[in-house]
Amino acid sequence: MGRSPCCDESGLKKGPWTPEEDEKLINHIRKHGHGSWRALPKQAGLNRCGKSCRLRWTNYLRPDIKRGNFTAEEEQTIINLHSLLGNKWSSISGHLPGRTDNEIKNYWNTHIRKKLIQMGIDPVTHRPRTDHLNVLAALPQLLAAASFNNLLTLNQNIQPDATSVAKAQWLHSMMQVLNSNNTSSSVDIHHTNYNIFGQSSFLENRPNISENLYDPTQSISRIDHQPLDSFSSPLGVFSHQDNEDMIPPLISASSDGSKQTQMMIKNKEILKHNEHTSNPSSTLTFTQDHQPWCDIIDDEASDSYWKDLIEQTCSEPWPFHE
DNA sequence: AAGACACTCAACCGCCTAGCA
DNA sequence: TTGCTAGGCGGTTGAGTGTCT
Repeated sequence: MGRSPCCDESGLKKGPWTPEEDEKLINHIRKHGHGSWRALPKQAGLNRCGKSCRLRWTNYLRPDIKRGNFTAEEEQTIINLHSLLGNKWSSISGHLPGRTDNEIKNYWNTHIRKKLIQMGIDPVTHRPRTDHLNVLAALPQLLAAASFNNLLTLNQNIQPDATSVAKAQWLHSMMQVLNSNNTSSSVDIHHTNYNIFGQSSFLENRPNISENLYDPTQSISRIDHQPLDSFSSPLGVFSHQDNEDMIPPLISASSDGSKQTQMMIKNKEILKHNEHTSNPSSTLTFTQDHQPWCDIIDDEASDSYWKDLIEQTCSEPWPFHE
């Protein structure tokens, strides 16, 4: 038995619709409404299955369909809703008048998804990607992006592009992952309220940049909070005391970030958290000493490739060092 | 100029589910 | 309660088009 036959009747046309077919379908629905989709093709004189007619109508012929490129606002809405709903395209389309689920799905797969990947964001989880192979491949670029990003904190007149900001943010997150062998303390990544863009002073000072960017703060409520309210990384001191939904910014929160390239962490709270964390495989770790970043990594990098890479990197002027 | 390759998006496929008898 | 059906949904495909070499 199984499913009802719909399009398996022989002789029914498939493939692209002709203008004549479109006209027949439009005229019929205008006069009679669609009623039963299964009965419609016969009544309208179409050699198509009902399902095909319904799709053609809902995805293309409906008069309230909005055509043309997606606006930045629409794109932002899609990203935010996707972070909340996942691939629930019809639910997402319900929030975008005139856009069909099919159109949104296509736009996601052809544009937004790629964009997020380029920015180092996993389009499924909306979190920074953490596969190390990609880190190795992209590190030089990202370091350059991070350098550029820091340069901008020194010269407030320069406006960065969104991708550079995102890359720098992503680099920051990767540094946390790369530092994960240093097990002085740890944070459960699955319970970390992670927002790749966060609310760094950098973005706050540049609303023209931050608007229309990925903004998971609008949808972050589904993610559990971690009990960590501030810590620092080689790239800056982070705090979310002011906003519990906020994640650590990449850029130092104060204007003179020079002294904030220290590794500090609230061990008490983290250790306390660890006592309640049962899955050791899902932990991110941070060091607590005050070593410069290159030293820290050097201590951990037994692999010669890493040493070479890091030495090469550290030989360049590193903007996050004092 | 032409072939190869990449990208876009309309359309299809197959599964799921609500509603009805 | 069960079985059937229509409609809805998400994933995938492939023709058309653009770009590169």
